[in-house]
Amino acid sequence: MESSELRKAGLKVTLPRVKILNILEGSASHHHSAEDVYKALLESGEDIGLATVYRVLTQFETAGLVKRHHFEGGHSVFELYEGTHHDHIVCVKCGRVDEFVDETIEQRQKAIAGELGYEMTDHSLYMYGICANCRAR
Amino acid sequence: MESSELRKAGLKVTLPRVKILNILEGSASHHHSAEDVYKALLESGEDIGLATVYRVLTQFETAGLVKRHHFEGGHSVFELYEGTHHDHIVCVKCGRVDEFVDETIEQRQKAIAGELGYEMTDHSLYMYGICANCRAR
DNA sequence: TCTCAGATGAAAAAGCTTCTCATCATTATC
DNA sequence: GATAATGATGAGAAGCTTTTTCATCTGAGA
Ligand SMILES: [Mn+2]
Ligand SMILES: [Mn+2]
Ligand SMILES: [Zn+2]
Ligand SMILES: [Zn+2]
Repeated sequence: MESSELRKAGLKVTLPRVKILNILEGSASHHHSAEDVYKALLESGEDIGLATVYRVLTQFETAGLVKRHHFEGGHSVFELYEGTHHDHIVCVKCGRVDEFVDETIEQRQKAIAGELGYEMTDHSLYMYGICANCRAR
Repeated sequence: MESSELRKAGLKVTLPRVKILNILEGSASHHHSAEDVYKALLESGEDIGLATVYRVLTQFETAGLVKRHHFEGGHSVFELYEGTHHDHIVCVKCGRVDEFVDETIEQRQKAIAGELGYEMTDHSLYMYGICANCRAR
């Protein structure tokens, strides 16, 4: 149940937070913009402000419940954090997103950061392309 | 000389375009926001509008003279395109940027895109960390 | 139930980028 | 070198995503 996740994160259990968590957990697609979440709330009859959506998503990010990504196009997208890192490939035609993890890449990244004298705190790898579907027609 | 590069790109040789190209070519740092370029123009006494800076940088990008990056923080940064791809590691304390190319990573990326059915058009890999300098103190 | 720290909604503001439009500069032509 | 046509510029308005403000409301603990 969501309330325990929220309490564990030190957040009051409020209606907006529960609803937003529901949307993130219940939806087929993993990746949501703030606007996506806001629209889903409106459609389900909740009268929750866009400012609250942004606030809550940022709090969820701070609490480690959610990961924020910056795909091309300027706006942030959010997804539930399931405890493991992955990277993304995005279809530039239809917006489809696939996820992957590659140990070789992960290790090379660490090695390169070390060689350049950095202690790596984070990394983001996005690939862009045209998916099989979109190329078929 | 800059005018030939501009002509080759099919762009009229105008004062703003020449000055902006000068800044990109003459500066020690590779990575400039539109605001950076605008400030540099003001400092060198040129009265060129910010809208023109954005327009020109976008035209340079289209012409392949310049590459646009999206580092964390929402705004675009531009660098002269020297004909070869590279990736970036950014110090989250001081903003230092190092560049690198890793053939293993490049190849794995292509392979993964293929496995997932994509024809890759672009990719961006950013690593974030704390540089040696910033860790020293 | 009462109290209050904390959360919310609406609207304003911020920050970056693009658009509009009247004016101006460059290039091609004579 | 002068002229005409095309494209570029500057200033400001507008667009879009995101954050802030502030008065009001709500959840959690006593
Ligand atoms: Mn994902
Ligand atoms: Mn670079
Ligand atoms: Zn597609
Ligand atoms: Zn540093």
